[in-house]
Amino acid sequence: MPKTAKKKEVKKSGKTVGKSSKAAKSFKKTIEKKVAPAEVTQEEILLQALRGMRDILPDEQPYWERVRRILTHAQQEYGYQRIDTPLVEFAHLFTRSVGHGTDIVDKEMYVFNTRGGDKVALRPEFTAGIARAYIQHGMGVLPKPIKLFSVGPVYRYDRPQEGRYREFWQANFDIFGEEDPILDAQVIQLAHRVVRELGLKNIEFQVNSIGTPESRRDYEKVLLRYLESQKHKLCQNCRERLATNPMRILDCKEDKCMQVTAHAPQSLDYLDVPSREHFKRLLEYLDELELPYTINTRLVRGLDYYTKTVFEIWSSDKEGKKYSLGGGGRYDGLIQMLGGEATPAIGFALGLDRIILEMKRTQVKPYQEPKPKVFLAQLGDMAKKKSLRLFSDLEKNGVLIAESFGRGTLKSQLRVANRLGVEVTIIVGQKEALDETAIVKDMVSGTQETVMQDKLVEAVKKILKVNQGLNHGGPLPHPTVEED
RNA sequence: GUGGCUAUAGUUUAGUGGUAAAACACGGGUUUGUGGUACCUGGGUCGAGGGUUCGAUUCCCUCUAGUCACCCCA
Repeated sequence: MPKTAKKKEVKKSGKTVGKSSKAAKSFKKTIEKKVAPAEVTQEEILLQALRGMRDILPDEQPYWERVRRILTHAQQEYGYQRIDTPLVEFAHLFTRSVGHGTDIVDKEMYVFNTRGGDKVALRPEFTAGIARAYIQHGMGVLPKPIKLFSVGPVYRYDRPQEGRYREFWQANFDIFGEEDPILDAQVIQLAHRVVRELGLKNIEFQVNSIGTPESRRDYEKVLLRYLESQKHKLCQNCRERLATNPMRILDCKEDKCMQVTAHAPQSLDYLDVPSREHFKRLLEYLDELELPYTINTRLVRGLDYYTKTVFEIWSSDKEGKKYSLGGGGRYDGLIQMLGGEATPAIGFALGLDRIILEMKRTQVKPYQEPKPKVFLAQLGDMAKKKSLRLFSDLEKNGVLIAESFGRGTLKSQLRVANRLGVEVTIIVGQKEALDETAIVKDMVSGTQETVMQDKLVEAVKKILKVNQGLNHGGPLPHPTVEED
């Protein structure tokens, strides 16, 4: 009331007052600056997450929870063991493994010096750190294959866009110690399974083989020679790409470039014999598993350590816009390159942020938390004290219970109870607290009864049981992640 | 890293060179200790800083953030 009156007064006397009040405000501010510098400093903190970083709020958590559960199941069923490695490693680890000259290392890595003078980096991907742990802890002596699973945030200093963040989450699967292509097939099968269980549609698996580093280099040479010879037929953009990233030209959508690339040398023709055999067998396994895939001979991947098999998981929306949900491949040379014993390995990562974006886009249902069925309302100090104990009594007996401690009137508490959709509300007021009783109100029928507090759990359970009987044939009371 | 577009309440969005509005959401209330609806009521430094102006939320510049394309990727 007084506030409104003030406002009216200001309006009445027009802008002179408004002006002076504004001046007064800024005057007050400068005074505050002089008098209470500490407070002002606090005010000036930028209350904003860093660029490309974001909070995953409670509203979004059900989506994440569903993903986590599906990942955990898949991980266990395929025999992966969980591993957690540090977010920060020596920068060298990544420059050596992911590779100099890759965008990830050269342009996108968060690198900094510690107080102790170490040059460290926030992990831009998982595999390097896991390979380091594998070597450091002598995991090579364990029975092979060794399967490791990890989830967590990774960091790339990229320009943010939708589905592209500087801090984003990956789930990572790696297998060490087996070179048989059946493992390649199993890894792809696992990726398929996760995507299917998540209920995602319009997903495409692309596979390719890039052979050994040597065969790949040979191919790039031949390709570059060809493209140079056709330079005059390429678009402006691609002419520039000749110097920076010739492989990219194969992806150009310009008509004239596509005419050129249609006759370009094929990477598969330049594979060494073992790689070709490996790839052939992989495709046989995939056919045997009846897993759909397309061969994309232009698929390269942005990390240096890959050999032989590479694959990516693509999703496309209605407008035909495509983006990658995950990818991986074989990296038979990595462990040795980092100083371990030569160990074949394969793995892949899923981009969780994009997967969740895709879940929302295709309206996949998130995980449903079990909802509380009982609400505890209390009035007055004495009741408040009692209700804390009643709460734990019920909770110990497996009753999911909500409360609104600290909230004022009974009316407002019942409003909350109603909104939560609980089946029972327990009311403890001054009178009940004195009598050691409680009111048990059935929210469905609206009826209520007073019971002794030591009979409370019993009384609540009785009502819940009756209601459950009424629900018979309806939807399950506890929806789970299971497919609907 | 380069270029384009955008920025108003918790959310979605109106609007104006004279300091702001709606819907939904949220809090409080409609006399005693009982839910819904209805009704009443509360909340904004108009992204930040500077400039032009008597006066800027509105026009201009810079920054920040988001978004799109390039690039790259998950």
